[in-house]
Amino acid sequence: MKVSKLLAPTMKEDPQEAEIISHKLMMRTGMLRRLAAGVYNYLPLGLRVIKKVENIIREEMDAIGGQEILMPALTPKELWEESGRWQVMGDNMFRLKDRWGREMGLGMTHEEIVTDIARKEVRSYRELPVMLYQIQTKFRDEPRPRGGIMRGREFIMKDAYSFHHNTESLDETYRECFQAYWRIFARCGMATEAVEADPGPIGGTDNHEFMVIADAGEDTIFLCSGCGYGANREMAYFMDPSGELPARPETSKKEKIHTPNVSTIDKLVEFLGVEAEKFIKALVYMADGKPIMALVRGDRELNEVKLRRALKVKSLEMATAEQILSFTGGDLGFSGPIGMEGKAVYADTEVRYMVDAVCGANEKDMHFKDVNPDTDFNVTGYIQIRDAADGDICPKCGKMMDVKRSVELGHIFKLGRKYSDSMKATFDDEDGKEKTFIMGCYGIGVTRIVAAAIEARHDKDGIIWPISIAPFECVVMPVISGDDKQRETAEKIYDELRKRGVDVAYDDRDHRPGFKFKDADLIGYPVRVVVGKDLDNGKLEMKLRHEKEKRMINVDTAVDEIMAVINELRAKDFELADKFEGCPC
RNA sequence: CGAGGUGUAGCGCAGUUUGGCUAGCGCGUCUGCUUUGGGAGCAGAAGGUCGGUGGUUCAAAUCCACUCACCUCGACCA
Repeated sequence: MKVSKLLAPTMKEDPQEAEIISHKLMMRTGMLRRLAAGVYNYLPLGLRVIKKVENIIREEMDAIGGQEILMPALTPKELWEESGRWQVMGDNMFRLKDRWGREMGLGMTHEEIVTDIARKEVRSYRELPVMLYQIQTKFRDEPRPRGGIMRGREFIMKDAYSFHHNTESLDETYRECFQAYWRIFARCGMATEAVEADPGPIGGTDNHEFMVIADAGEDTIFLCSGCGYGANREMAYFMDPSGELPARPETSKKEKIHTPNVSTIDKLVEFLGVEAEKFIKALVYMADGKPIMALVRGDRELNEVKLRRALKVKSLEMATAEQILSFTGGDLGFSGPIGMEGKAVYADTEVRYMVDAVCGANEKDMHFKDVNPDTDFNVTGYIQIRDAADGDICPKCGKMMDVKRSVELGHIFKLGRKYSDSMKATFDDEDGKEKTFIMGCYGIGVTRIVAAAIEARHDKDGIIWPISIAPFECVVMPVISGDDKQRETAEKIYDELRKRGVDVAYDDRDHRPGFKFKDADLIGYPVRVVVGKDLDNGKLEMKLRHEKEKRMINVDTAVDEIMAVINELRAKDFELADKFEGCPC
């Protein structure tokens, strides 16, 4: 490709619309342009990278027996109604009507569609297991798109679905997929952490998120350096406090205090001049329609996933002011455990260790101080219902966990029969009985990989692509394009590299060398070959983007030497992929 | 949806507080000449319904009202 003909409008300055590094660099390199909020045009350089990522995914998915298909983005309402997700997806789904008024949705994920394929086309256990995948545009009407391509409303995703006749088969495919995922991300230049996560509206049991550590990430994960335990914030459990409970006063020394309009922890901290950790925060929820109170220390966050799991309920919603009034007898903002005997009150394990705490009095503008658990109140149960925080201890091995920001690149689930049951997707098993499929599903954010790779590999001058996904593997340029000898030599090398299967760009533009160097660094060609004045001594210059030093090579052997370096770089991408250490389940 | 912010040339910005005459600057673009190892110099040129609508005024980028788009933080998130 001649750079003079390439639509790659590079910019010297950061665009105002971009905040995170990958977004800025994609704009500056001319890979990406915004069309609407969370919706982007991919210009040639951007698409080249995407295609390379897609092909790596194809290779690894095919290697574990995946079969590529293509399902439509435009999907009929009826299928989503069978699983109940027409409702569950809510405002996140883009919806439209055709000219006859039939309702359709733009696909956010394709469990329903693929399950429909399976129930129509797969009849016997002899055809199982089968794994189908597609690389396709997904639509999600995000409340707040951000980070450029990092969280868009339209994005490319690889989604795979597997069908099995028993759980052993599902487990096996899950493990294979786990390894394939590690390899895919590694080949794109990123080492990932697999963490346990909440399955969310997709449903199912076991699931892992593949996270790459990055400051620009939106997720918080907890990792144990000791045993490898890792979990998303929603699912991060930790070691409960043990040891002796603090001594309790024989008789209550609690005292009611007047706190006019002081209804939040922040206001209480200011009003009473006491730290947030001295307060007992009481939250009232409707759990499957029944009111319950949950208590956590004032400086902690309640974890709704943990609470929902502990209570074994499906729905959990914050109670309204009226519901709080009828449950506690007091106003919103002044709830507490005292006087709640016989009602459902669950406290975080940490609350039991609190001494002389402050809590709401279930009465407008009133709190209690010097409150002590056991002496002043009892609860239905002490369970772990708060978010993990910095300094918490690994539940498996007792070492301190690290807190990291990260980007979710992939998520794999063991779905079980959730969709096959609701959609009556059956096959004939070996015992002659009709059974519903056991399913797994496996997603990768293709466009997000591109953003994450840039976040992981860049410097002040631009992107430092791994050769596997670079828009071009190599660029060749004459220093002075007006110099016939330089130009002819550069062209010859360009042609020869192309013949040998290198994805090479030829910067034939009539610009000053400094300009072309800056552009090359920005775009991040892994290998740069410069034909300049050393040509008179039979020498060229080769420089790798990730190295500081230039190498001088002989004109006569230049192509062989360049090929050797490129092949070395290509092989390197597999080194990390081959370091896979095994699936935890 | 809550809170804050931005919209002026392809990009980055000034001008808006305190209304005023032909709306500016840098980068980029086009022409010509000179240059050529880290985003060149000189000379010339093109490019704007100042996000939109309505209002106030002799006069609006500037003041008022409404509206749209986008960004950041939060809520949300296969």
